[in-house]
Amino acid sequence: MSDFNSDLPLSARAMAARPAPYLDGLNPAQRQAVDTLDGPVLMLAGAGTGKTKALTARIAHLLNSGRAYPSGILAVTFTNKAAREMKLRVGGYLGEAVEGMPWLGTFHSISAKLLRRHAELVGLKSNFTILDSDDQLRLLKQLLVAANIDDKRWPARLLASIIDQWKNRAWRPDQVPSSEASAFNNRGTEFYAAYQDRLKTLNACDFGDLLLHCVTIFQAHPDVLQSYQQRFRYILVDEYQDTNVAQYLWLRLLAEGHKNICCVGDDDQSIYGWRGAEVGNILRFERDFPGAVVVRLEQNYRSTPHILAAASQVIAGNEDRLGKTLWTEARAGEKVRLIGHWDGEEEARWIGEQVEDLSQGTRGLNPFSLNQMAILVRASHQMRAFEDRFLTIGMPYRVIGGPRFYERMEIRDAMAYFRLAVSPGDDLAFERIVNTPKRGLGDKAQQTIQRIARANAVPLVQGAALAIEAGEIKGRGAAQLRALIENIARWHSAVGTTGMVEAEDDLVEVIRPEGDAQNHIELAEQILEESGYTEMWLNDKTPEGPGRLENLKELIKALESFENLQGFLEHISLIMENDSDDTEAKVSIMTLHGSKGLEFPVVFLPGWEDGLFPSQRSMDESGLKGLEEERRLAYVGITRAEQLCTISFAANRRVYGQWQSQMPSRFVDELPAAHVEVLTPPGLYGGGIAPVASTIEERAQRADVYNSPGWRRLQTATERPVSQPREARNMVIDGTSAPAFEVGARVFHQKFGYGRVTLVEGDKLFIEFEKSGPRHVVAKFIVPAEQADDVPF
DNA sequence: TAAGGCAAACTTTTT
DNA sequence: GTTTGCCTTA
Repeated sequence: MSDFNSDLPLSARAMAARPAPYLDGLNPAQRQAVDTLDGPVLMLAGAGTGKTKALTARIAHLLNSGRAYPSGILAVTFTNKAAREMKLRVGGYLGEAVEGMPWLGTFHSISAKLLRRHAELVGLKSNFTILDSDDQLRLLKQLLVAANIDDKRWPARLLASIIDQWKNRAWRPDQVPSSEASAFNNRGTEFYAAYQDRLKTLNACDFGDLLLHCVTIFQAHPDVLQSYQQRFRYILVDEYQDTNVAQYLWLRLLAEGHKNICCVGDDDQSIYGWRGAEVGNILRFERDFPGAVVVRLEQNYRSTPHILAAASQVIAGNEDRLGKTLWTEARAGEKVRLIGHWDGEEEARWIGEQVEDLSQGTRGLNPFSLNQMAILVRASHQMRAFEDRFLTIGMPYRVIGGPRFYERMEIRDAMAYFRLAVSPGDDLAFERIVNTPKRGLGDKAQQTIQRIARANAVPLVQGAALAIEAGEIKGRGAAQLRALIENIARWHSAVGTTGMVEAEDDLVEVIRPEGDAQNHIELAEQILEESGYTEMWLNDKTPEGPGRLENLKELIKALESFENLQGFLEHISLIMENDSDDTEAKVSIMTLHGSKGLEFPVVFLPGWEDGLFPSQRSMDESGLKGLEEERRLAYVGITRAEQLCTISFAANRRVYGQWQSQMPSRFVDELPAAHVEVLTPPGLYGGGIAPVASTIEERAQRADVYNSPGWRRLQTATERPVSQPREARNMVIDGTSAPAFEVGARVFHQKFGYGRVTLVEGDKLFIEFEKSGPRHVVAKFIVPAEQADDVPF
């Protein structure tokens, strides 16, 4: 069935006659974004300004006005989740009439679809396999081993990331500029070329290739490009600020003819620079597409004014931005709350209590469901403290974006078996599972197979068969290998004749109904049984064993929504998600990156400490650019909150097993005091930590967060422009706080023990600890040694 | 060849 | 503190 038949045009005239429902409830800016159908449009959509609404209304408008068929609209998103949501919402506008848009999807899935049609133009066959980063890494490792490279000094991971970056910039091996020649010990380009060759022989491509090959085809075959330019009359792009150079070229080439391209994005939410995203793409849109209409969506429907003000003030610290002013009609609500804690565990404990309280409505607010609350962290390792805490108090939680389902070892192993069943020539899959479960085929046997396969220019399975014939593999291993080879052959024939077929109209991919081939679900189960894979985990005595079996069951269940194994494998390589359908209300724990596009009534933002957030690494690697990206991350975090936003930091944190004292994040300084309420941790600092506090008031004052460096900096910061250099602000602070300790004083720190002060810098003390060596520590957490015994811990 | 023990490296974020 | 990978031994 072609999509021309399935998506019969809705009558344009009929639509024009009655008021278009999708235009209802749009504000003027949204309205403009929806109405300006022709020519380039840049929709600058701040957080929570109804961007998806405008985007879907625009699609609906294109369809209903009769300007485009569903198949004539190219709508690109970054994530499958976003694609799914848009599909759903467009469907909502148009009802059953439109069966769906064939070209609504992620960059990668659409590219894969295009590439399957024109694979031969880049030397691939249309049934190429898509490798994930794991496969990619193994391949590179092989190359490096073959070239006798010391993996210690020049790890495959490094090469992988170099190649990725190059692909993100749309450089093919011969296009890598000479400025990069020194990469990977001067051999980067050489290995890049070798890797691409290897991929071609394997009839495979990685994620970056999906885009890059498309660009190559478009550039080298104007006829192909032109046919798609004509097909895609209207182009929409979501999250434009996240596009990399390859994606940018991809879009530009396709839009070149009619220039009906609408890009939606928010430069303030560009948080994927490390992955090759170029904020520059959105910043220079107007130059790329002269005459572009720029629409700013600035009315925020999500957050209260306090939250919005806090977010705006923070992001104002960035230089490179197009600038937007978010506003809202919502009533004031609660201020953003700020709280400092002793350490990470205390922070987790406190948040746990807050979640508990909020879920019961103890705070005088209506109770929130756990589903309405989220904890957003900078780095995934921060999640553990919360998991630990929530487990002990029995708080239901859900970790979003952890290790993904399809990246788990057992799932990938099982998939490798499926891949072999579908295409026995899949060498990567074969390598992965020859000896899983153990079949007595170690390195030596595998090398023999490789050698023989290469000598005869056949896939590994055949090479293995030849190796047995030639008697090069003997004994126990040989018998098991023979069984494996026979199994693969049998599974392959059981897979049957189903497959993807090109219809006459090259627009459609049709899956031929299964013939007498075996039910693919049973087959999958059978494969896992006969290979001994299930048994392997049954006999496994590690605590993970049962979980892995559970996951395998899940995998089999996932097969149900596909017609056959091929279809499953095709989709799974691109859809790496794991949405377990649980009905129980749970608090969400996720990274800030993972939270983009989501919103929650209650948001906790823990770990606002310099080095952790902003992350030291991104500042080291990318300097000011890195810091600005971190700041955008802070902006994203705050703007996830609808009603209640709580930022926290801890003075001490364990970083790979070592206690470290932490400084509050510089972003804490940048919060506007007028919109922030500083909370005092109950009873935490009340007990005489402060060295020279004698009166009760003094103690109380010293005890709370008002006295913390972060808070003082916060107050100083709000008195002067945020753009003022950090150094200058620190000088002011240094002047205001007299050091309470002198160099040479013997002191005590609760985590680090006894030490001697070697240097005083305002609030920061450098201390030579007797046990843990030199560190810099905030004065607040230091007690003169003679008082150490009084400290109530 | 496989399993177990020990050292080292490591922690950003992921389509 | 954890994981990974290398090395030793059965």
